Amino acid sequence: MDSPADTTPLAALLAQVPQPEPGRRKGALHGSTVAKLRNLIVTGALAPGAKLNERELCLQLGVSRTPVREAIKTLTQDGLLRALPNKSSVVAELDVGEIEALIDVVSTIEGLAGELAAARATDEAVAEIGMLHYRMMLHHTRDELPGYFEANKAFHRRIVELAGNPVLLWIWELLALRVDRARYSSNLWPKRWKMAIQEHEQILAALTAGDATLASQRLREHVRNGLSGLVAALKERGEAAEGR
Amino acid sequence: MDSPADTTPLAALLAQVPQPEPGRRKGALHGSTVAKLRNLIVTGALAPGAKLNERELCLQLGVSRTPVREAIKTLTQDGLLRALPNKSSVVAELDVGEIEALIDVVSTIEGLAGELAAARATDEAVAEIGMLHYRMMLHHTRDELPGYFEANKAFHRRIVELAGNPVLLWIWELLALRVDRARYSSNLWPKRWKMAIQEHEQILAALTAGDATLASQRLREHVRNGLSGLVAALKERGEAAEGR
DNA sequence: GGGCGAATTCTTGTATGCAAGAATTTTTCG
DNA sequence: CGAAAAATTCTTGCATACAAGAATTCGCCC
Repeated sequence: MDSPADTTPLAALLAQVPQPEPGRRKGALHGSTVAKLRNLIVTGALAPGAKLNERELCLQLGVSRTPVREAIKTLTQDGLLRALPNKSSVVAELDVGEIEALIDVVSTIEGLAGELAAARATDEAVAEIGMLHYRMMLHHTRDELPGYFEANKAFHRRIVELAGNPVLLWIWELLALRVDRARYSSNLWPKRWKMAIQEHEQILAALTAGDATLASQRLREHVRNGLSGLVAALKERGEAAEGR
Repeated sequence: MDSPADTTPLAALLAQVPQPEPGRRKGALHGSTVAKLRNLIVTGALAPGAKLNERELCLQLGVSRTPVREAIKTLTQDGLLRALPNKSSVVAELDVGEIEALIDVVSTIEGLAGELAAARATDEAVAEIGMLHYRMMLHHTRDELPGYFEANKAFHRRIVELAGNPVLLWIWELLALRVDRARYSSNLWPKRWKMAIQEHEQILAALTAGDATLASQRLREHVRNGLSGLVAALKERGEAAEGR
């Protein structure tokens, strides 16, 4: 069972994570451990199905089992890990069915965000979101995927924040984890860049006009388009890798 | 600082929680601890703002600090507790603003559930939901609040389950915690009983007809009515208790 | 040589120990 | 007598020790 393809090279992955501060202060380990592990899972560095050995994680992260266990519990609750009783937790599978389920929920949530945001949109807020849009375009012209990715997320997040509904933001952040994970797992993105930018422009226009109905509808469709393309790409890849 | 009104009578509250099994098997403490604490918070037995002393909880629940701490972390993530660094966690405040924020999100989520459920409604599923509706009516005629409460929740949950979207169900369960908490905190319920039953009948009819648009709209409005009434009741009580 | 079973090892679940920071009390000085 | 400061106590955050269940390996028997 020790074929190189079977065991995850956790050591190598985590060695790249910089150890934050030797002279740290209390109360920071849980949060930082969660953040590190979450990043590994969302980016796909820890593949779906990978087993998480607590002792190994302790060694690599340089902390004891307590914060590691708490982090595992937290990420399990977020749906990124699956807990099996008395067995190692595993990275949650990323099945296409769940991403399809995400489409309806995320598009509805962002649609609501657009509706509320349009009603509250000030010139300043719209300008800020516009800036994020142009930042995204800049990264697009430079073919910088990570920057594009981040600006895109910031654009959406800012709209949700503008909606001014803390419960909505909370739910959006939970969903965003899974969306990000799905995005990282499919490198489809360059294909949809131009379309996404056009749709963002339309959304921005609706927000500027303060048209709640239109903003809601456009955000809903934008999210639906993006995730649907993602599902299509994953299905394609899944069929190509059939019967490996 | 030991005035009887200041210190929560945690001992009394938790003494009522039956100790599950002395000869228990592994892996059950975390879950049961979470369930017990969650119930105390949601029902309001642990009042908003109450401090949770880990050692005290250990004594009362008969477990060590490890599962207690994990339970606190879990409930914090669910938004039922607030964690302060190096200080006792406290039961999250239940401010009216947050419940108002809940209205938009929950009504939208249940609206989506109604839409998806209507599209998938089989005779069997509708019959099952109808049964829950009549169970609720039965508890209504008998003036049994807990039973009514439970049947009402089961009615809504079953519709969300019928929608067949696991992400939607996950989000709904998270939101339901806060909704239940808000409901327990206001004993307004008897006032809305009849109205709620009528609305449920309308929803059931839309599901039976398989009319997704209508089911969505009626569920959205039903949830909005319920939570709005709740907010009004809480505001009224808040004004009555002004400057206590 | 192969399959079944027992023993060992490994891994998670729970309890406890230790240290840093917060709260409280006591003490001291004005 | 009051207020500020120091010391004590208390509480949480992290680490580690111990126990129960799972996985693996080794040996035995067929």
